Amino acid sequence: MSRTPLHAEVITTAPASAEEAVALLRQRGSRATPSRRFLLEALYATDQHLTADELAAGVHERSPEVHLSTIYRNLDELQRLGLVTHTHLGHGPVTYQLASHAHAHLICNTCGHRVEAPDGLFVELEARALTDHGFRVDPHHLAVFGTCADCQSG
Amino acid sequence: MSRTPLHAEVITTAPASAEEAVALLRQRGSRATPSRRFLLEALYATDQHLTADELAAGVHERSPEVHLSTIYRNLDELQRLGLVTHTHLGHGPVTYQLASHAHAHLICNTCGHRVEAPDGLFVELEARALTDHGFRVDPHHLAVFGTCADCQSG
DNA sequence: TCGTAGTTGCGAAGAAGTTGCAACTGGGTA
DNA sequence: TACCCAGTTGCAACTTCTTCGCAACTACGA
Repeated sequence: MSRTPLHAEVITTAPASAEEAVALLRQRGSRATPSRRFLLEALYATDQHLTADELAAGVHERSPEVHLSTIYRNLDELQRLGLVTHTHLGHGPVTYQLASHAHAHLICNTCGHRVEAPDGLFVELEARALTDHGFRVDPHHLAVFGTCADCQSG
Repeated sequence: MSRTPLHAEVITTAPASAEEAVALLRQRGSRATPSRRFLLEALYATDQHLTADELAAGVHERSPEVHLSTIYRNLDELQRLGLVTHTHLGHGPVTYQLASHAHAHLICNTCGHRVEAPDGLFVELEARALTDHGFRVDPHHLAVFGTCADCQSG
């Protein structure tokens, strides 16, 4: 009679769509509210890192009365469930993205330009941090500062 | 007649003391004010990364009337001169340190614990970022997030 | 349909940092 | 040595980003 597998207590595969994510939400004891639906749709509609404000703008296209504090609370909840992660990109607000879309960034101190960094860039760092420091690096939650090619020549 | 070498327009060796840094300040056309002296003394008195608030506390031991906005403005000026750098350590305020004391950090997402990372940890990353992306990594201005040894076992 | 625990909107508060401005002062110049 | 003024300061108000308290609302299992 169960609508969903009873053992589904851990995300094994990331939900492939906003609807699947909403289903997961309910399955985990959270409520599937409109504001959460719209937030998930906004997150699934992009592979960019978006600020709470930008996500609110996306949600407001569907439902203008959703308050920014609700966006923040829902982002917290989605992070708690492992669906969403956030990244500190230096100055400016925190950015959010689907956990499955997370990736590291190279950020130019001079012009602020952001380059997405492939995970391969960090394999040695991850290995060394683990062996030398017992530290398990999350390469998706990582901002590497420096100077981009343009600003070096400029 | 010159008190200081006329060609000293670029920091070749970092000032070894607050007094030397104050001299450098003047030499570069900035004024050597008490608030800057006290700020430099606070910076030279530690090899920790300190927040603007913590630095203000240090300055206030010598001169309680120095305003926090003055601390921020002086930190900006010292960064402009290359004496000081700042680091974003994830949540919480920016931290400042002498440019010569800068180093990367491993920051635990779970407990917030910070481990200083030796520069050697980043040699491959630096090389790859430069060859693959033309990006010159500043390994001192870097926060690597993940999970520390304690929190993995806990 | 009902009850209630989870959620929401709203406004206010908090933390960190910035800005405008009048008053002050370091240090080059006469 | 005294003077002058561009650079600096103290202060208060402001901005931005995020969190919190609380009463009203609602999703959803019974």
